[in-house]
Amino acid sequence: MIPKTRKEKSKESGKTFQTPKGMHDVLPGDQPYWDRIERVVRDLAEFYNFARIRTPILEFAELFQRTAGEETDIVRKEMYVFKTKGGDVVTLRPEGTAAVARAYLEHSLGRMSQPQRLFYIEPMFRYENPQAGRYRQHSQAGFEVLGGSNDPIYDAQIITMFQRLLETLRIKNTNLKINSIGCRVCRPLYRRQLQTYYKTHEKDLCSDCVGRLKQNPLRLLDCKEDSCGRLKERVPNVLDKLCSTCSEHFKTVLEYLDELQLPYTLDNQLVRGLDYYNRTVFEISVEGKGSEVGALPGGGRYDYLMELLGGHLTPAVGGACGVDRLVAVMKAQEIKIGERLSQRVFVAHAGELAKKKCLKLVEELRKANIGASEALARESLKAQLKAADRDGAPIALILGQKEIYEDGVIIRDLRSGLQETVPLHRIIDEVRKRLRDKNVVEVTPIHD
RNA sequence: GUGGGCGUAGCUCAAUGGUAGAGCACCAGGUUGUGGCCCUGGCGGUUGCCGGUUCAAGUCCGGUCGCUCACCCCA
Repeated sequence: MIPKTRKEKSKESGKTFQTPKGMHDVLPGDQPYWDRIERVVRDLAEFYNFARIRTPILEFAELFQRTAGEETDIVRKEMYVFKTKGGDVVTLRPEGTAAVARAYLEHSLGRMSQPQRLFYIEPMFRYENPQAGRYRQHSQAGFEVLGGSNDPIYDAQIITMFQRLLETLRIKNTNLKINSIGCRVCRPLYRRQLQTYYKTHEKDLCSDCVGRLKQNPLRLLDCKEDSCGRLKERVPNVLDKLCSTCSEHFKTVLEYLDELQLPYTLDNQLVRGLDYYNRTVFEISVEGKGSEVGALPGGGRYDYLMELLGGHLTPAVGGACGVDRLVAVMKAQEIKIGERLSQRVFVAHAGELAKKKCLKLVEELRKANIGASEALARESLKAQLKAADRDGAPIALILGQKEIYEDGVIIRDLRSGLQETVPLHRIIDEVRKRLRDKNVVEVTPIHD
């Protein structure tokens, strides 16, 4: 019988399977990037005293409708909303902050020590068309400071953490953009001024912006159409319109950043896509190589969020960073990951009887906490050693008829090619000793 | 949702309308029990799918699906 090709088989079953649109597999080759990023995020959290929180992937859709804002794209067209058998309207969570705030209220974390410093690194979902750095399922790492006071020190610290994250990952050419979008007192005033300004130029606006003029005037600043862009040159500056408290707050944030010697760019047209932000908003992007994936971290202050969820007014500030985008930028910038040297020993056999003995030897090594790999299913020693080479194992143990007869094992240094026979009962100790000598485990330190 | 580009081996890509190829990767050999380098061989495709034009289609035309980039917006 002729074996069937994959294509023939899939033709019979009528379908070839692949990931749904916008979903992607992270294959073993990319794992070092993910491991590294997760590690750095966890270490940063540890140093800055942030505790991890895990929230469900599924939340009530209303949570985001209330917090992100009915008119935002996330709510209007990007949520994976569906009805459960029980009739609940739920969604795959599109972002993390609202979920963390929900948990804070639900579990009365406001009654614990304040502020609560929390972090997460979890998958998020947006139903949109994929492109560079944009997936329907993607991971975000977020840091949030909830409760306590609205001291600008927290704004500065959150921003610092993301800057440190990028630095530690050795990402170059980052650009921190920062702005303040005011509060309940001053934002409505600014909004009205914007509307007045744009209304006089309504005929020059693109069709999208005509809609924005009514619904969400701040978004007018985001438009990339040429005609709207020209209008932006004369647009009123938010920073001039801030009330004294907001202005003072923003000034202090900038002073703190200066103190930390973090370079930033004031961008008075930076607005965020979610309605719950107030005062400080920021975003860090990459210039040049890797820039096509868009902003990496972004965030800001969201003092009104808890209130939107039915809680008390609770000061909070935070941000999130796209993990998939970090991976993409690291690849684009050709950032190498310091790999750990292999702690493994490779076991090879020569002959059927030896194969059986090797099976046992491998298990004994593993029981002694020594990583062992093998290709015992292969017949030739040549093929086995080739596999050892690919594995990057520093030493190999070889067992054949002769060694069994002598009650010994060949221990071969795969770097130098030198080998000797040692008695079987001493092999574990000998392997341990050699691995200790050989392997200086390289772990890139978090600060250096 | 809208627009552009692209679909040939696991990967990267060739093939004036005329027999589908290369490099890499993978597997096996290069004598008796030893990896990397080298040499030889092998596996692997109904050229995304459906239809049309033609003596003849990977190539031309139509449709369709998928991927990708961009817009909107965002991580």
